[in-house]
Amino acid sequence: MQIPNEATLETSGRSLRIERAALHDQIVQRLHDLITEGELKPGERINERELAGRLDVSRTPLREALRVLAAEKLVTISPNYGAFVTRMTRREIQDAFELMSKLERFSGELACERITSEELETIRGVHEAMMAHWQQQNLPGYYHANQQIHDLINQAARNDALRQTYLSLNRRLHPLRLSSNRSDTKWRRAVAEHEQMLTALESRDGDTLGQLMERHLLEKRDAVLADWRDEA
Amino acid sequence: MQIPNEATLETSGRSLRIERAALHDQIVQRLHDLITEGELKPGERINERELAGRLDVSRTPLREALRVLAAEKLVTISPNYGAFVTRMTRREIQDAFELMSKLERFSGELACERITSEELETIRGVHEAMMAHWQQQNLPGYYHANQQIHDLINQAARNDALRQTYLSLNRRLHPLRLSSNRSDTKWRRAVAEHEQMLTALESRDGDTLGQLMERHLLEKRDAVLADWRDEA
DNA sequence: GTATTGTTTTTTGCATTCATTACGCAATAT
DNA sequence: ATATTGCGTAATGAATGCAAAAAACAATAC
Repeated sequence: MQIPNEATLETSGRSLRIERAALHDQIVQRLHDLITEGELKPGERINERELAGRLDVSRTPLREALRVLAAEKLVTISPNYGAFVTRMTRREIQDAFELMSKLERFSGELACERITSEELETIRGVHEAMMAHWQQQNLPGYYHANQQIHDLINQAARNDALRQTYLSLNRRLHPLRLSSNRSDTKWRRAVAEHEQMLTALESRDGDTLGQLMERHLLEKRDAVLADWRDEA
Repeated sequence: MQIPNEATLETSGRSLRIERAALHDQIVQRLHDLITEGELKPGERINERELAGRLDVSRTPLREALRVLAAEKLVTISPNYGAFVTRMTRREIQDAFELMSKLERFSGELACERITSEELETIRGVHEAMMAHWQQQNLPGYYHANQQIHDLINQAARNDALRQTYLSLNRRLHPLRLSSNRSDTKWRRAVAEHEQMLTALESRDGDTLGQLMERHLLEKRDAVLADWRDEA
């Protein structure tokens, strides 16, 4: 039994291997979409055989995908019992947003230290597009631009562990964020805060930006929790 | 520090289901141990068939376990190529410690708000045990107590999302932390910092404790990075 | 009518089998 | 000697089959 060459993968020079997505990875992606789009609802039981049929794959890669999603807490698996779309409790939502607010703050602080002027320009562009969406009362467009800005700031922070953690938390919270229908006054306020954030970022004022972003997300938390019913 | 098994089913009333650990969850646990103990070394290839034989299970649950560990970034999977124990780059280590330092800070801040006097007493007990280990130059005992303290503070913060993220990062960094052989002066310094931390915690001074814990971990980062060679 | 027990049916968990892909080595050409 | 091509082997990926566990249902006792 011979051990194959490991050099091809991870030598200092990055490998050129093209990695066709494996089926189970595609399934992870697909299930993630189904969950965030609400096609699979929180608390809903996932029948392996039925879902495998629906996705036209066998149970094996589906099960692998479910385990991955369980590790990300998007689904909850109870041994010998079944898999469910995770339903977060009020407390879990609160905790997650609290943590998220700190991650946002950290992102902002680091981004002010590390952002390039090109990145800054990009963000300004998206920011202006977001403003346009706001004036047209285009909520989906606004949300998209909004997410994009936070993501760009996160990227500018240049800390991959932070980014991964942020994205993972975001995946879990994303469905909730959409459902929080904000009043016009709250929307106006959020927009104003984003203006401040951009100003702070452009002057590389990490403390201010960090505080703004943290507070911004805590307000988001309050908005989501206010809307949230404890379906027992 | 346990990985798997959402204990209860998610109805409001907690379920009484007993959940015998599924095989693949046991494997996750076992592999995690093998990795942190250095039995499986970073960069090492994982041959599914061989490892399955070694653990006396079939490839199916082993593969499920590998996917879970990949989601936690403890192993790296390259499609159609194989699984490897993740080898972190210097930059990834740096990023992870930086994030960890912020999580520690947040833990400290929250713990000061939420800790009970019982918990405080427990921590003081472990702290004194740690001091005893120090005076006896018992490094393993010291490390264990040290980890325990950080974990207890984390628990006292009462934010599960924070706790999960902290534990996940800790799993990835744990092997590294051991390998950083500290000088006696550094050890003495760390001990002194822990004294300060306990004082801050007992007086519920969140700002001070947060700063101490953040700095404490950044020093750890420097110690680890100083020892770390970029094996190409 | 309710509760309990026994039976059937469904579903999950794991092992095995088959297919596909990539590696390693030898043969060949340059 | 080096590079390239082709083939055999060994790895991973996915599907199927089978056993175990749980849920649903029916029958019985009270």
